[in-house]
Amino acid sequence: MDTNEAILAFSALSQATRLEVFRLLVEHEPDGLPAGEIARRIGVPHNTMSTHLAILTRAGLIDADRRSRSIVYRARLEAVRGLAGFLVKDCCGGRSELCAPLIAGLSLCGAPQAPSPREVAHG
Amino acid sequence: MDTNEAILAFSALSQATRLEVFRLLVEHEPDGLPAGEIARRIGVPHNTMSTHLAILTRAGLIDADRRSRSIVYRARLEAVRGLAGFLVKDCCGGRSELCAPLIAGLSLCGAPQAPSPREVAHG
DNA sequence: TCCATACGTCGAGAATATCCGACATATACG
DNA sequence: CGTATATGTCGGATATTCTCGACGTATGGA
Repeated sequence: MDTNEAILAFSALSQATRLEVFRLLVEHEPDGLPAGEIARRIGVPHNTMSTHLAILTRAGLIDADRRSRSIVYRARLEAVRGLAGFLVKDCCGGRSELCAPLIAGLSLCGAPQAPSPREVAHG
Repeated sequence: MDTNEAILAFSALSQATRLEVFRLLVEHEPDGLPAGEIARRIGVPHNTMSTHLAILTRAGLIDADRRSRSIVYRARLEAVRGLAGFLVKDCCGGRSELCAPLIAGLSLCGAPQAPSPREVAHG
């Protein structure tokens, strides 16, 4: 989690529609939702939603997967963990040894397995 | 941590200067830094910095305290914990009972004492 | 009171974000 | 191929944010 990546993620989540979309996708883990149904549920035109989905994707917060004619989006929980870890690292003010076990513990939240323990404990 | 509060915080942190200011203040916990020195260190005119500090304050991420002619700013680590908790709650997709102990554990990061355990475990 | 220091507020120009109609692309079916 | 469905992209009109010069406010000392 770089500073630029964090700014991208914060910027993506600082918009009401996008935050709602993200939480909607988190609720629908691990199945995800197609773009059209997301737009319908939130009540936003499909092209506007497409832009928001692109921003969330570029921020690494969600993931696109083509399924026949639909494109199913899923929340990337690793990004959530990474962002929480970025905040926690800030919270520790460089004393990351205090927070590393807590960050590692965040992988329990819905993620099937932690992909790289070094990443979160690197500080 | 309300949705609107989260959007305010995300919006405040989605700007390079403000994120830098926030991290600088976290590094200087618990003493804080006066507004002028923050502006000098980041290399931004004092009035521009004043606007950024006001936005961070309005988002609940930092705190102002008058000391003679200077106004000393400090990072509000409780807000960091609240924001991390908001993300973690999302991460759990409503199954907050899984994450409540983790959120409670975040209070270990620099915060002297947890002000209200109900707040973080309420879900 | 007068001055100096430290910080905040106002205003406007520039940059950026948001939104949606119109059009383009991709897949499935016949 | 043509048609229908599902989604992405382009364009510009509107709204918001960012920045900084100029001025206002608060504190301390003579």
